[in-house]
Order: sequence, then structure tokens, then C-alpha cells
Amino acid sequence: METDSKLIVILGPTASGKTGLSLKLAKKFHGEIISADSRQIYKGMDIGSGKVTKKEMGKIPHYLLDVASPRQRFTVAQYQKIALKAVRHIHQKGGLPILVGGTGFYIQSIADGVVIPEVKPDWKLRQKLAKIPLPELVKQLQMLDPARAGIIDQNNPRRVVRALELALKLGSPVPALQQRDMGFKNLILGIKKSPKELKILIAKRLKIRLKNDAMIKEVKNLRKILSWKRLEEFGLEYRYVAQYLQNKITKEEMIKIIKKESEHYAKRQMTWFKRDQRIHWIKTQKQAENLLKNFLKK
RNA sequence: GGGCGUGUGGCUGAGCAGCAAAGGCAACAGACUGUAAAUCUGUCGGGGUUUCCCCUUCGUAGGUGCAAGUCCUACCGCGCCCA
Repeated sequence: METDSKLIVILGPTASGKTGLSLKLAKKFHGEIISADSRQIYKGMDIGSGKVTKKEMGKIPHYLLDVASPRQRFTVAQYQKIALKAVRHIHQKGGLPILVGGTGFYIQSIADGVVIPEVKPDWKLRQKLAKIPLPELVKQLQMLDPARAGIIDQNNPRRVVRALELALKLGSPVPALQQRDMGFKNLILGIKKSPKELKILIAKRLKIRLKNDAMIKEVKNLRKILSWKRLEEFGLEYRYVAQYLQNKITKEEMIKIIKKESEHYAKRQMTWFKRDQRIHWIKTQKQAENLLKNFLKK
């Protein structure tokens, strides 16, 4: 079985069962799991992010969990570096790396080797820019990098600011999107679930997370080292549990909103995934296994 | 029985006599070059030859206006107060 140049990707919307499937496939195919989840990255964010437990992991090595403090902002570029290292490491060991997660951008950074411009976020600069009205920023960008200005979403302050940041630091237009050959072949599996199924799964999962106030306690713990604002930045469970703990919403409202927002999130994920024609959409574990077998034979 | 108030698109909720009718929610679609569970956009009564035209809408029925969701009358439903 030739695995030293291959990568399995398991993706899908939130609550679709990625973790479970990845564990089973890892066991069966001597795989090692690399998380591609922008929240599981952080220490202390376990229940709300749906992180695998030690017990579930068993002997299967996992990477890219708990690699950052939630006090610091983690980014795709950092993710790309560490995750790539993990892939290489597994390859060297003769194992099969399985990239698992729902963060499309993170997956893309590994599976497609997107080249991210080497300009670190300058938070001071961003703070400064945040005070300037958006139309002003857009005008500046149009002068510095007209091509970029035409491409990006001019209504999205976050995008405009980053584009400006690049233009200012680079002193030249942002190069067109580049992809680097990562040197390995991908098999991308997507877990297919209908919106109705997801809705049920999301509700079920939330109930479990809320059991014995486990998730509430988790957020309370995080609050010891994080501001409410930071906590709310994380979105979904973290955002709305934080709002609940601040008495901004009732518990019933919190539950309702988390469900609804998770459904929205699942939809956004699917919008991202839909455009990738390489994804093999599967319904069962058996389908995944068959695809994997074939892939590994080649 | 009397007084006051209210009835708007799937929901919520604005609405000055010139409106297919603000905003919010939901729904549907989409973007994504170091915050990506974040951030942002479009559509959203129906139809068409779709930067414009037509039709049908604001509890029901009449009425007054060139023109009515907006004014008047009656009726029906809902709410509060007095009996």
C-alpha cells in the first residue's frame, strides 16, 4: 500500500459526523488524523467545538488540536505551516494522513496549497484603519491596488482592510492567486446530509453538549482568561453562551439561536464545498472505504 | 351593554392621502488570497420582452377624493377598561 504521497480529506457540514467516520477510517487504514477546524485549534475549547475526546482517540495520533491559546488569534497561514508539517511527519512514518474538518479555508490551504501572501496581520494598523470610514478605505485601495480593489468585496471591511494592509506592506499589487504543488495526491470525501437531517443532528448534539451544564462551564472557564468580546468572536456556542452568561438572552433563546445559527453555518460550509468538483459525496462508511481502497491502490 | 384601542406580506413590525408598502426575522442563493463557527452580498406578492411594464395585495363590505394601507360608515375578529 503506497501512502507516502497521499492525503485523505474528510469534510462536511457541522454535525455531519466527520469525527466518527475519521476514527473508523483511521483504524482501518492505518491513518493519522489532522484536524482542519478553526476552533479545535484552541486549548480549552473542547465541548463547544466538538473536539474528539482522549478516549475516542484511542491510539490514533491526532494533530492540530490544542495548538494555540484562545487569547491569541490563530490564522490560516499558521495553520498551513503546522498542518503541512504534520502531513510530512506522517508520510515519513509511513502512515496515511487524514485531514478532517469543516473549515473550508483551512482545508484548501493544505489540499490545494494556496500561497498566502507573506504579510502578517498588523493589528495596530488594522485598528487604525478600522476608524476610517469604509468608502475612504476603498478609495485608498483603488489608488494603491486597483486590480485588487475590483476583485474583493468592497462592502466587507475585513477584506478591504486586509487588502490595504497588503498593498501598504507589499508596496505592489497583490499577486494573483497561486497554488503550489504540495507533492501529494488527494482523495476528498464529503459527508452528504440533507438540511433536514442536519437540523436534527444539530439539535441532538446541542442537547448533549448542554448536559450537566458542561458547555456552560466550559465557557465560564474560558471567561477567566478571555474578554466577553473575544468569546463572542468565536461564534456559535461560544458567542451565544457568552451572551447568555451576560444576561443578554435567556437560556431558551440561547438554545434556539445556537440551533438556528448552526444551521446557517452548515449552509455556508456547503456553499463553500459545492464549488469543489473533486469532492466525492458519500452517504455511508462503506462508500468511503471503497473509495479509499481504490485510491490507495493507485 | 358602554368607553378606548387594534387588525399590514411566512412571522414580527413601520407606514405622512401618491407604495408592492421601512426595518428585523425566517427562507433561498452567493462571496471568501493570514480573524473563516469569523466577515460580507443578493433575492424575497405574482407574471412579463426584467435598469422597464402589467396584475393582485394592507380584516370584510360600502363611501368620500384625481388618488386610500392611510379619511368616513357599518360589520367581523382581537385587546384593555367601565358595567
